[in-house]
Amino acid sequence: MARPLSEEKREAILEAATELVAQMGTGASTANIAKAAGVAEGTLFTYFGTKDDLLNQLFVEIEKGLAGMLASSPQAGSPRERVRHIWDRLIDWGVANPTQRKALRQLKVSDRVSAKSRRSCDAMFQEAREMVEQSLAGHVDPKRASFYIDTVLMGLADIVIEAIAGKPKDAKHLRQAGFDLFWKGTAA
Amino acid sequence: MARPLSEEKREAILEAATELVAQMGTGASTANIAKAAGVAEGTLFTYFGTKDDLLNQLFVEIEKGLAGMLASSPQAGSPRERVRHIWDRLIDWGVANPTQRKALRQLKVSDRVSAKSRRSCDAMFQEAREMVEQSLAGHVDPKRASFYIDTVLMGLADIVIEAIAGKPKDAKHLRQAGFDLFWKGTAA
Amino acid sequence: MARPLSEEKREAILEAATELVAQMGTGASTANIAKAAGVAEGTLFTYFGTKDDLLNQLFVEIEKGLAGMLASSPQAGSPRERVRHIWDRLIDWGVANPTQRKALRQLKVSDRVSAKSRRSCDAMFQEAREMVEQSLAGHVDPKRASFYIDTVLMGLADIVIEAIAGKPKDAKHLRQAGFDLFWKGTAA
Amino acid sequence: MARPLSEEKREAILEAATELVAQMGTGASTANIAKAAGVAEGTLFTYFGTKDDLLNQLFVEIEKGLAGMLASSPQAGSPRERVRHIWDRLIDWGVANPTQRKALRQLKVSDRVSAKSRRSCDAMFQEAREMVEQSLAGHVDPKRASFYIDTVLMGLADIVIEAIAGKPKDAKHLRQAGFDLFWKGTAA
DNA sequence: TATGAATGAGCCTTCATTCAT
DNA sequence: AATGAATGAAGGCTCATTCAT
Repeated sequence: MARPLSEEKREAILEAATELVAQMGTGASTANIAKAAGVAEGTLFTYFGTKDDLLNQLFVEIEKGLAGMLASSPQAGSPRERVRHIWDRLIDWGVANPTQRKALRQLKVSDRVSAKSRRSCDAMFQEAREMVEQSLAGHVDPKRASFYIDTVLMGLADIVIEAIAGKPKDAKHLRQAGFDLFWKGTAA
Repeated sequence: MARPLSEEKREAILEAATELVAQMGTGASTANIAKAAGVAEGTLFTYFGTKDDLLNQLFVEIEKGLAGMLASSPQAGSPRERVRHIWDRLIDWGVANPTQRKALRQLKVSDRVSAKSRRSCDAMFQEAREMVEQSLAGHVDPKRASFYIDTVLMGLADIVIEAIAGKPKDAKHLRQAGFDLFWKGTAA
Repeated sequence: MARPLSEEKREAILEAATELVAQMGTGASTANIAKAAGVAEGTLFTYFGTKDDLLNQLFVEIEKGLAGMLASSPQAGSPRERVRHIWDRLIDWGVANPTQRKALRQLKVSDRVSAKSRRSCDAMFQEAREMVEQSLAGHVDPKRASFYIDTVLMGLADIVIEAIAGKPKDAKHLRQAGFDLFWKGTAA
Repeated sequence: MARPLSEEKREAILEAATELVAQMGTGASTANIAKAAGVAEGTLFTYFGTKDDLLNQLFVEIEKGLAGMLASSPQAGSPRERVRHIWDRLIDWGVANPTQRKALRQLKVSDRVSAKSRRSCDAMFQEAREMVEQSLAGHVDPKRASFYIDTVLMGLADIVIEAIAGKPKDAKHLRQAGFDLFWKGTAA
């Protein structure tokens, strides 16, 4: 009777990969990742067929975590408050998960993460996206809405998180400044 | 004095490196870079002592090109016009040099680019930075000026260039939307 | 009108080679040797066609220096004194030329020094060899003479020089002990 | 526990290294050594982390073999007979293991063999050394004992083995001549 | 399933030698 | 003759992946 794959081990490998990819980029070796995960070199390949598989699943997993933060946002409150809530979740996640964020940064610029992986992540943000879309409906020029939501919001959050990482003391200030910039800047 | 080092070859190597690093990240092999540059594998190392040297010089060189675009910006015009001029140069550069921009993106997240290289690049943007600082003086909350100039402006330009790369037809529209976002968003 | 090869440069190269071969063995690079000699990489090859040429000439040159020390030994004195004179010259040379000795040691075990080079050196020691042979005539078992002269004398000197290099303070003592060993040990 | 490291392979690599180092010195390439051992290039490095590791372990291994020959020498017999026994083992080993001896010669002059390796070998000869020391106690000038034992005995054996390698027919004669030289030469 | 030894392609770098200047 | 850039074949070592245990 075949032993089933252990979810625990899979997660240990992903966690180790997060750490090492954050530090060394996608050049981190599978041997090192396996060692950091406390499993044998070969075991890594029973959980992830190839290194590219691992990298892609890692990408999706991290994005899933981020998307999870954004889900179940309150439907109540003013549009500004609802967008602010999303914004805060975004910043919270980045501040709370510096390693995942660094790993994500590396994965985003890597050609080893397939278009398919990237697309499947977009889907996970659908719900949050729609909520923002509605909230922004009366606030922004409709022709620019897509650009603001799909590109600027996330990008700006990234910029702010990066800035906070550099100056943790100014966290609160930067979080506010970033949101103000977005809200005022996108006003029609 | 024998054959002098040829600036032409140095540039060919740098150019080939730009191309390959843009595509494959810093994992691009020196052998491939040399081949793409049309020189022998060993020749690369007479121009750049190590691969890290090459990567660092490539980083500085690209940044230098970008900084060159920003230099000698007009002192005349309203503050908004002057910042707009900088903004346009930023976008122009990104649109005109997609490969360099992709390479730069890879280099920025690589730990092989030293802090020293990064610092020496900051210096090159000093002049442009000061101009923007003056132009924004009466426009932004002074406490937020540094964040807007050092972090947001460049970051937002990057976001816009990326968006333009994805939808070249909307170039003009996105360029304007980006600037509006910055200008209105940073108003005190 | 072609410039003649400069003896000065040839010697500088040989001297640099001595130093580097002594330190790093025959693996010392021609580039490093050239640099240490203060000449260009290519110049080395106008004086020595190949690295093997250089190594072989270096071997011969060092042996020549040693052979020179042994030449013109006094014909006067007792056999013991005459052999002792040779012995002292051998030790003197080793103590005075530690670098050449170390280089020689490396060259002796290298397959890059040809049999021809080795043979041509034997010839240089001919005179000294004959003198020792005569001096030892009444002292040793004739059947063993060749072994004592060609193999033991030089080998023992090497051992003693090595020992002196390790304990310079005992130089005098070791020199004497070595000679005593040879003289008493070879007595018929 | 997967496939265990195979002592057989380790020895094959060491044996191949002995052969090639004997011939070409420490410059012998790991690729050639691996090929001669019948393993993949990479396999060599699962057994020996670096080439220096291989070289150092080879050195120690060869010395261990030699030390093994000297161990358990008879305590009975006259001092002369006991030293003669050691002497014969030394010569036996050299004659029986010409390749190991040549490799050892190369390793001894290489700076890649660490002081630590050399020291750890000294320890292996401790027992034999003490036996010789006791045997020589009444025979030699105490002030010279250390020199005779630590330096001359081994050195002389090497010289004799070398001579035997050149004239195998005279083996018996040279072995005797060498011992006589040592015994008579060291007499107080 | 889990392990880690085995593999050989590929990586960065060095090197002896050649040749344009 | 002197120079040092140019060359491409090794060199030592790493790595993703396979497979015997």
